[in-house]
Amino acid sequence: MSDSLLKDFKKFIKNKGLKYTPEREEILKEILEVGDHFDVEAIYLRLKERKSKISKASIYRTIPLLIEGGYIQEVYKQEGHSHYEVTINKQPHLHFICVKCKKVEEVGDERFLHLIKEYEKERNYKLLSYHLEIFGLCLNCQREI
Amino acid sequence: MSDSLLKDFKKFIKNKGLKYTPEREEILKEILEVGDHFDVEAIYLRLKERKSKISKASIYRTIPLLIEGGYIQEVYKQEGHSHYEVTINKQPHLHFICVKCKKVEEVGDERFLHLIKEYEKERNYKLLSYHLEIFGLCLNCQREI
DNA sequence: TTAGAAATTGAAATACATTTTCAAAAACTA
DNA sequence: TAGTTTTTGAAAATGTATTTCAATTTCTAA
Repeated sequence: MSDSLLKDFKKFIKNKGLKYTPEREEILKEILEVGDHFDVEAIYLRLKERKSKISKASIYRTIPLLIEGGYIQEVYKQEGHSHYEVTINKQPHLHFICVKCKKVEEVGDERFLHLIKEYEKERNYKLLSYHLEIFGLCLNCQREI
Repeated sequence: MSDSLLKDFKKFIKNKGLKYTPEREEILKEILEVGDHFDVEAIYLRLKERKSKISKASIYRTIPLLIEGGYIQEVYKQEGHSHYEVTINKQPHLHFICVKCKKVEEVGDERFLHLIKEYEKERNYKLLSYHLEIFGLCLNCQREI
């Protein structure tokens, strides 16, 4: 987990006139350690496991900052709550979500990347984030029906 | 609003061993009349306006059926609740969502349509629905900053 | 056509993710 | 390092969505 990332985050927080707290740093660290998809509950439990006293409220309060700073992104809602993913060092990609077994496959694809860039150019959109979700039945679940 | 659509819906409901009620029909009719993006509150208020006694609970209960039947699709969550759109007679398309003014532009695109079909073929996925959301700043909102 | 079984309804209660409140604690700034 | 401002945890509040339940409706099959 790169130190410069935490420095950047500190800079980002200070630039906004906010205070750099151990809680904010710890939450970002934990999320980076997961590195992949996560939800608030998972981060809360991981922190608790390592004896951290950080509250859920703080996690909820930190997430919008991390999104704004480009560290994470909300990717989908499932079972009534939001799921996020780390966007640092990630190429644009899409999610195949099997509606039956709930498996999420993350797939990077040059064509998708290219298309996204085209759209940005053509429409003069200042692109911040995007996601392509494809819901369906994976091969396994098609067989089982 | 095509009558055959309602007949299909009736068939769909009966096939599932469920009962075809005036409430279910009225909800579908109202949604088809809106024809575009909507949320539960909007449908509830429209029904109320025309003196219908249909409860929100019934709307919430009908929506999963309409999704399963392919009449509507959930497209995004905003301001804490789900937004849907009618999928009947619609080509696949993507949404440009301006994070500042909240405007949603719906854009059909051949390249996107083609890409989606490629994915389905390549990955042996039985595709049910999908959506591409692009969050950013529209031209207007870029200027205003 | 109608009796009876099964599903559906509205209203209220409930569940649950997320946000807000508030007083105490911590971070910062001059 | 004193004073201002922000942040924190805990609890309360909010708001969407789901469930419960008794009354009603749909529908089947006799």
